[in-house]
Amino acid sequence: MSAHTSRRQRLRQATLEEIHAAARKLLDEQGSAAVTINAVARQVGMSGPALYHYYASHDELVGAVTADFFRELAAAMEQARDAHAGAPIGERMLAVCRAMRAWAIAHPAEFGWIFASPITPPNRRPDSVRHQAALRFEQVLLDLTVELWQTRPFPVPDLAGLPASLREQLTAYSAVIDGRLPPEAAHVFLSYWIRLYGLLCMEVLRQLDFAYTDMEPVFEECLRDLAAALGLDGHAAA
Amino acid sequence: MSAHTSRRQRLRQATLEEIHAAARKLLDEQGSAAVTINAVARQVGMSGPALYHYYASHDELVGAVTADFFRELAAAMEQARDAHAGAPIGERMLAVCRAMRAWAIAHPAEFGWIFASPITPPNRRPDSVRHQAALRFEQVLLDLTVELWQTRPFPVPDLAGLPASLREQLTAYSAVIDGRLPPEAAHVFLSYWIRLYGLLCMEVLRQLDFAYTDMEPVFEECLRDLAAALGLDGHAAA
DNA sequence: CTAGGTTTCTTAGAGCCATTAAGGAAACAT
DNA sequence: ATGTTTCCTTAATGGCTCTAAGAAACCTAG
Repeated sequence: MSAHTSRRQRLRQATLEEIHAAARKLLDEQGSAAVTINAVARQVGMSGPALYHYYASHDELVGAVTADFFRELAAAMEQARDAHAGAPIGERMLAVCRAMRAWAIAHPAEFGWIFASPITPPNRRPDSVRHQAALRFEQVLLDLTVELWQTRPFPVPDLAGLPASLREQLTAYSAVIDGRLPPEAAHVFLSYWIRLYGLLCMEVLRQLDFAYTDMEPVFEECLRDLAAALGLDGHAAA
Repeated sequence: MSAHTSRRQRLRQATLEEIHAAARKLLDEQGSAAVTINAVARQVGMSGPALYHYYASHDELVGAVTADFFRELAAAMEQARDAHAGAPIGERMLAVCRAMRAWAIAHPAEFGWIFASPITPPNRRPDSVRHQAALRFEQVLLDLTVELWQTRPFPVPDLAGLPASLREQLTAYSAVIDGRLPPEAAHVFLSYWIRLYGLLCMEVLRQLDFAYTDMEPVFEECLRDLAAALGLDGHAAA
């Protein structure tokens, strides 16, 4: 009944980490389909069904490992942010965006699980580990945008000029983020988020191979648009 | 050795269609994982291995069905284009974009196979059925953009202002499309293609559920941006 | 220290799956 | 009528997820 980490719990934790590492190794080296309960168990040296003492199903294992990936991606972004702690906010935002892409292209299989894994119902529940980790990931750029909004508000469209349906959704989202951005600022945030994240998805899914061999300049151009939209003209800020 | 369709060939064709229909039914009703060789065979009333007389592997079956989806999507877009045959080109382009989204959200599972199926090496070969169908799909908007470019050129960036790497890639792509668009016009085309297609991918992959419940106004706003970038100001054209 | 319960693992097995192999029956060509 | 091709069958291999039943190790309480 002790809340501290008993020997058993430490062992269990170590095994969990070994399982995650094995799953990831299989994903990296042999692709998504190779990450089976049996293969993972074999890798960590136990036999198949033993793994069910750690995860109730294949889906749950995948969800847990995907949550790891979300956390790792978020950590990479946070690290980029903190590495430029003193810099103007514009620089920090660009650094975070570049860190996001750098992680994604360095870990395409992992990023694939992040956005293209068929999100099975249990993993869609808002309290799932996967979902929590996803929130933290989205949070990083949102936090920076909030900071920017508070210190040097960027231009926003007139809320009255937007379709009613969109206005309602933006108002709802603004409430979800505790009003840290008003609806019209949330709209700007979501718009550039969609462009950035969408571009990254297409790059990693190799949907643009028919035209590009190297997406780096395309991404940089997207960042320039972003900087222009947010009034990050490079020269001086916070 | 006759080139005309023999009785055998007609029967085979009918069976192929039945197979595709069964696969699609399974995809729609039970999701991607339910489309197995065995399940499809069961559905059409033959037993497992018989299906190997029609497709050499599960991958090949999936590739063929995905090609169907590409064709159907392209057909929907072409139909929207032809339905507005007399209209100014701006209207035709918007109609085609809306038709693309309409098909995608009406057939999310199918669209998922189009862009998020792990494209296995055999299906990446440029002569695969899947790849051919993908080209036709991409062609629709490209053709319209070419027509627009020829009749009422849209504003383009200065090629000299773009990074060298991007310039080279655009030049190469311009050549691939037989120079129908010069590199700087190709850049504009690809930019809006990325935005449109990327937005659709994120919608269908449900990556934006955290903020939106109805993406229609978001898509429409994207179309307004597109129209502005291409100088489709609604009033009069070809 | 020992007895009971818990945790962790094992093997066995059911029921899927993809794929190959071997063969039969019907359709077709000559 | 005969031989070939095509289409289908069953049998079988080896993988998968997941359940069931039980052995061993370990913790804890008396």
